[in-house]
Amino acid sequence: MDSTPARAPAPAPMSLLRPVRAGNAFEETVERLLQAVKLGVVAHGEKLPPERELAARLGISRVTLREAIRALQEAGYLDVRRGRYGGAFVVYRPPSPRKGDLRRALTRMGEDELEDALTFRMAVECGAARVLATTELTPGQRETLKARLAEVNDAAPADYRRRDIAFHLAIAELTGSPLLAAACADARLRVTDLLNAIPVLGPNIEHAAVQHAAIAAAILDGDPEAAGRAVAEHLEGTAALLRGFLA
Amino acid sequence: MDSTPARAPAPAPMSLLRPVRAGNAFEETVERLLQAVKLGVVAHGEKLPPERELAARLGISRVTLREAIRALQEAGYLDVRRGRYGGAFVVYRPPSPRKGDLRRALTRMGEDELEDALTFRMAVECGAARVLATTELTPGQRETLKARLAEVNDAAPADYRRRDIAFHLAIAELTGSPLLAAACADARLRVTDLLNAIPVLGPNIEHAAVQHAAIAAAILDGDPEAAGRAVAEHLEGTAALLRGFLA
DNA sequence: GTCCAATTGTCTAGAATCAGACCATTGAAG
DNA sequence: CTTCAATGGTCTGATTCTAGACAATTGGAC
Repeated sequence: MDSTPARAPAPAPMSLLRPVRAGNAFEETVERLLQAVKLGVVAHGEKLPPERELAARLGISRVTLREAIRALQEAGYLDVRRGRYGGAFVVYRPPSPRKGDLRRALTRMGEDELEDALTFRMAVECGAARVLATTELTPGQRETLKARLAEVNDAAPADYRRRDIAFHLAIAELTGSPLLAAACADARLRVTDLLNAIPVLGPNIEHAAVQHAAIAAAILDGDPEAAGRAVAEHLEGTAALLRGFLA
Repeated sequence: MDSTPARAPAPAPMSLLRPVRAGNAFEETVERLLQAVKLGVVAHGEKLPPERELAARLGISRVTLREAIRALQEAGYLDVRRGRYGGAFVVYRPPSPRKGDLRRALTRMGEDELEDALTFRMAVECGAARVLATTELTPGQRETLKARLAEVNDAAPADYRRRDIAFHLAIAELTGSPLLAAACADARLRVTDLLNAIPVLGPNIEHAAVQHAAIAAAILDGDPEAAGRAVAEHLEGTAALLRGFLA
């Protein structure tokens, strides 16, 4: 071609040459469904979409999906019923955290991985809030955001985490960007197990409520900088809480 | 279980039940490698890592990787040589954009998809800059950032895009979060083809240089809000440019 | 010139995954 | 009480992907 027969052994390709696939389809599917359940995207008593539809949405074959569903059924997360009006029903309630849960969850994760997840979440959620605050919101969108905020505020303790998640995800989804919504969902689920291992305490909830209100206000005000700052403060609180349990 | 034999047909699972895999391993691998080449992560004349190592990094078998490499070789992107000091060498130079390239690239993408990509990029890059500005930077990190900035500024036109990419990605990678770096790389490659279809013009470069400097300054100053704002302005310019060609 | 190490090239057996057809069960509607 | 539509359950053959062993090529070191 030209005068470069064999240059240096390539400097540092890194981030682009990351894994194309995280694992096999079965494992990834189990993980996804499990997170959908734990995140409360499909609540207790509700059912997953029909197998054929779900398989199509997840981009996998029905056989693989069924294996995953079966695994979750055997693990006690789902109750599968056949016949019309049948389906895979969610049979799972987030257990109250017990002492030692957090440490156990952490050993499954590793410190670097935790930092990675927290940083990632900080970036994408701040970014999403910023984008949304820049957007011209329709009345409907404003209502949705307010509604989610109200729902967190009068949540029963058992339902708190679920509504908190719904609030955070709503911000991402309201931007209208599926990619961004997916990134935020992904970021959140990487810390779900850890957050679920922390008891939901009154003072924390009150603190969070103030911050949630500030986030919503900044977005509704159309103030990107304030929105980013508010999310950053909120997430920094959570991160500090987690790091605190580590030390 | 309890008194919920068949509740409503599930409200809106959405973003969590997105595809588990984008396509087959072969296609995804081709796409990845192609983007690594187009993004200049592996520059002209350099070679990809050895097959065994690359396969391991990408999490696929060597057979699948080889198929992908072969496809890129036949498409004229790579030159594969065997024996010691052999490898898959990049034989590709970004072609000067010709009229109609942009429109062609756009028809392959769709308007919604473009908006999605632009929004996603805006969020993750703003978030990354914000996070980095919050971080206590080591002298080495500060130097890296300054170096990337300087490299963009005295780039030859043919090398401009590549160094621009390196600057933007450096921000994400300096946060130390692989997830965030991957997200930014992903965001960028979703608009590469479009940007490559736009000629690199003097005035745009000068404008971008000022904005790049502002971004770096805000980060080095440790001012998250300013960093986020600077990135937002910069990307808004690019986005406007693209949208302009659409109308 | 011989040897050696790094690299791509080839083959095979087996597992995972897929697409699609067909069966079985259920509960509601008529 | 029969029918029917929606759903999970099962089977099969084709395709893709994997893991690993082994062969061939190349160019430098000695």
